[in-house]
Amino acid sequence: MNRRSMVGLTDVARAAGVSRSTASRALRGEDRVSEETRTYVADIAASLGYVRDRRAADLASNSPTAVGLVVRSAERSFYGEIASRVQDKIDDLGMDLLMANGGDDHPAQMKALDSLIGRHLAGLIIASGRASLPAAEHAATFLPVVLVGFGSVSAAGIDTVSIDRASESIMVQAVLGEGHRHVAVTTAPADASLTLYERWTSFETFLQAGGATVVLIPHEGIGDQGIFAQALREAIEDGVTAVMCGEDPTAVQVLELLHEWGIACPGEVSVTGFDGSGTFSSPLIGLTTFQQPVRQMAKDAVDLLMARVGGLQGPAEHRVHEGELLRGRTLGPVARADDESA
Amino acid sequence: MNRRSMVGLTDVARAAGVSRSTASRALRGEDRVSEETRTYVADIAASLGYVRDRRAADLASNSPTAVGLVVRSAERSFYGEIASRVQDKIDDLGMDLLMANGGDDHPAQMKALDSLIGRHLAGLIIASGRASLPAAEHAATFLPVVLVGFGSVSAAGIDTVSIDRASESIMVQAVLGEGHRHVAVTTAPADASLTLYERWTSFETFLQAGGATVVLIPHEGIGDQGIFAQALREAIEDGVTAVMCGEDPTAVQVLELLHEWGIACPGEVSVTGFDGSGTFSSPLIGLTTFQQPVRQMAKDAVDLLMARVGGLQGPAEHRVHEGELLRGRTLGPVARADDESA
DNA sequence: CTGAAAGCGCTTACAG
DNA sequence: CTGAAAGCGCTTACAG
Repeated sequence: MNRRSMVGLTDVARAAGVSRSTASRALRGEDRVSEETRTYVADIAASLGYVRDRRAADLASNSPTAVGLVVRSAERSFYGEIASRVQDKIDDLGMDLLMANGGDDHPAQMKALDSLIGRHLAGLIIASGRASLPAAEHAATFLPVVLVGFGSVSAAGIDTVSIDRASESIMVQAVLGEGHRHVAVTTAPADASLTLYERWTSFETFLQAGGATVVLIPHEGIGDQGIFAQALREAIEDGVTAVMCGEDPTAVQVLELLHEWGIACPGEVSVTGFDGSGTFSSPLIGLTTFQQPVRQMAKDAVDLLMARVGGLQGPAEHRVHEGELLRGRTLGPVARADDESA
Repeated sequence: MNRRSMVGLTDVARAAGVSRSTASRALRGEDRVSEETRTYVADIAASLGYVRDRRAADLASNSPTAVGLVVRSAERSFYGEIASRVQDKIDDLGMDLLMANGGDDHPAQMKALDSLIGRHLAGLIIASGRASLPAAEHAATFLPVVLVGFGSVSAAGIDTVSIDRASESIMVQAVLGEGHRHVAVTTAPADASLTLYERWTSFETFLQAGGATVVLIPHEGIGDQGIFAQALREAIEDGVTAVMCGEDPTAVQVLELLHEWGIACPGEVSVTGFDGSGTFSSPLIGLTTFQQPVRQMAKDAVDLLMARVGGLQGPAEHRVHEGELLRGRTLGPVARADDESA
C-alpha cells in the first residue's frame, strides 16, 4: 500500500480558492460562512481525502473531542460490557471514545494514565478493578474522572458508580441460609484489584459475623493455577462446604476443578460468583451469582462525567446501584453430618 | 476536585533555569544532555507534576507514539481476548495502545476511523467482525493496517491474520460425520460482519457439497431475539437435526432456547459454535466449537504491523492459523428415523 | 552540551 | 461573510 501523504487544511483551502480561516470554518460547519462556500469547501475536502488532524485541532482549540475509558481485562465480560455501553452513550453525544488498558502495576498505571492525560481528553471513566486509588487521584487532578465498580473511595473526592455494599451481605446470607458454616473465599491483593479486595474482605466480615469460619484462598490470576487449585483442594479436604468467589470467572474455574476432581456441586461443595454478566448468567452454567446492572451503571458513569465536563462543580457524587441475586444451581444446602461417610 | 492547570514545558524550563530546548531534550532522555541537567530537569518536572502534551509532541516530532486497535463488541470473549493480547505485545514495544470501537454502519465506521487516523497513530489493527472492507481500505491509505479475523480479503492488499479456511470444513465434516443431513446455519449480513458472513457461507457450501440440506436462520444480534427464536423453532419442527453457529455466543443462545423448549441436546438437536475463547471453551458448557489460537493470532498481528511501521514494503502478507476442533457434548449422532416417534 | 528560532496543522479573536 | 496573524505546546535542525 503506498501511503497517501496527508492532505492538509492548506491544500483544501488552496484548491477551494479560499483562506485557511474560511476553509477551517467551513469544514467545522460554522454558521458565519455562506452556505455556498461551506458545501463547496466540503466537496473539495472530500474529493481530496482530507482528514482533519485532531492533534492540531484539539491543540489549537483547546477543546477536547474525546473521552477516555480505562478498562483492564476487556476479556472479562463485565468490563467488556461496560465498555460497550459507555461507547453507545458517548456516541450519542457526538464525541469519540478512546479506550486504554490500565496497566498491572503502579508505574504502568501511571504511564497509561499520563498517556491519556497528555492527549487532553474531556474526561476519564475508570472501570478497572485493577486501578489503584492514587493513580485515579493523580488523573483527577487533571481532568474529570468517574470511577465505576469501586466501593468505598468516597474520601478521594472522585465521582463513583458502584454496586450496593449490601450485595456482598445478600450473597453471604444466601450461603449461610443453606447452612454453610465453613466457607472458602477467594482473595485478591488490594494493589491488584481494589474492587475484588473490597469484595472478599466484605465476604469474610459478613461470614464471620454470621458465625462461619473462613478459609482464604489467594487467587492471583493467570499463572498461579496450580497453587490455587492445590489450596482449594486442601480447603475442601479440611471441610469447607462452600466457595465464594469475587468474580464469575474464578467461580467457573472452581467449578471446572470440582468437576475434574469428581466433587459434586452443589451436592458436596457449593460455589458462588459475582457480576452475572454475559454468559456467566446463562442457565447453561447455572452459576449462583450476583448480577450487576451493568447498563444502568455505564449510563450513570457517562452522565456523571458529562456533567463534570459541562462544568458542574459540587462535591463528589456516589451513585449506588442495586443488583440482584441470581439463583443458579451451584448453591445448595450443606450436606448433613451423617452424610459425610456416604 | 479543583483541576490543576497544566504545567507546560515552559514552566519546567523556567523552574530549572534552562531553555525549553534543553528541558525537552532532558525529559526525552536524549544523550546529548549532561547527566546532571537531565536528572535535575526530570526532578523539577516531577515535582511540578508535568505531563507532556502528546498532541503537541506528536505534532512537532511527526513520530507517533501509539498504535490503534479497532474492536467491536469487546464484550465478546474473542475480541476481548485479542485486545488483551495485543496490549501485552504493544506494551513490550514501549508504545501506547488506543482502542476504539468500530461503529455499526458504514458512516459510523468511517467517522471512527477518521478519528483514529486524525490522531496520527503509527498503525492500526482492525479486529472487528463488524468492519467493512472499504472502511479498512480507506484507513490503509493513511497508515499501516492489519486485519485480524478476516478470511478472503487478499485482494485489498492489506496484511491479514486469519484462521484457516479449512476450519469451517472441519466443523462441517464433524457434523456430517454424525449423520446430520438436515442442518440449520445461523447467518449474518455481510455488511454487519464480514467475518461471520464468510463463515456461514462456507458452512452452507460445505454442507451442501456433503449432501445435506441447509436452512438459513438470520441472526442479527440484539433485538431480533423473538424472530430468531421463532425461525429456529420452525427449522427444528421441519426436521433440522443440527444447528451450526458462526460464533459461540449464538450457540449458547441456541442451547438456552433448546433447554427452554425441553429439546435435548445433542439427543434431539446438535449445536456447534465457533471461536472457543474464554468461558465458551469450558467443559461446564461443553460446547462443541472450533478454537482459534487467539494469542498467536494477536502476536502475528502486532508483528506484521510493527514490520510495516518499521518501513517494510513488500506485498500484503497473509498469516493463516490453524485452530482446533473442540469436541464438547453438544454434537452427537443424529437420532435414527425410528426414534422419531419416541 | 546548550539556546534561539522555525515549524508541526490547526483555530480563533480581530479587523474589515 | 472572509482574511491576515497570532498562538496552541511541543521538537529539532542549526549554530555555537
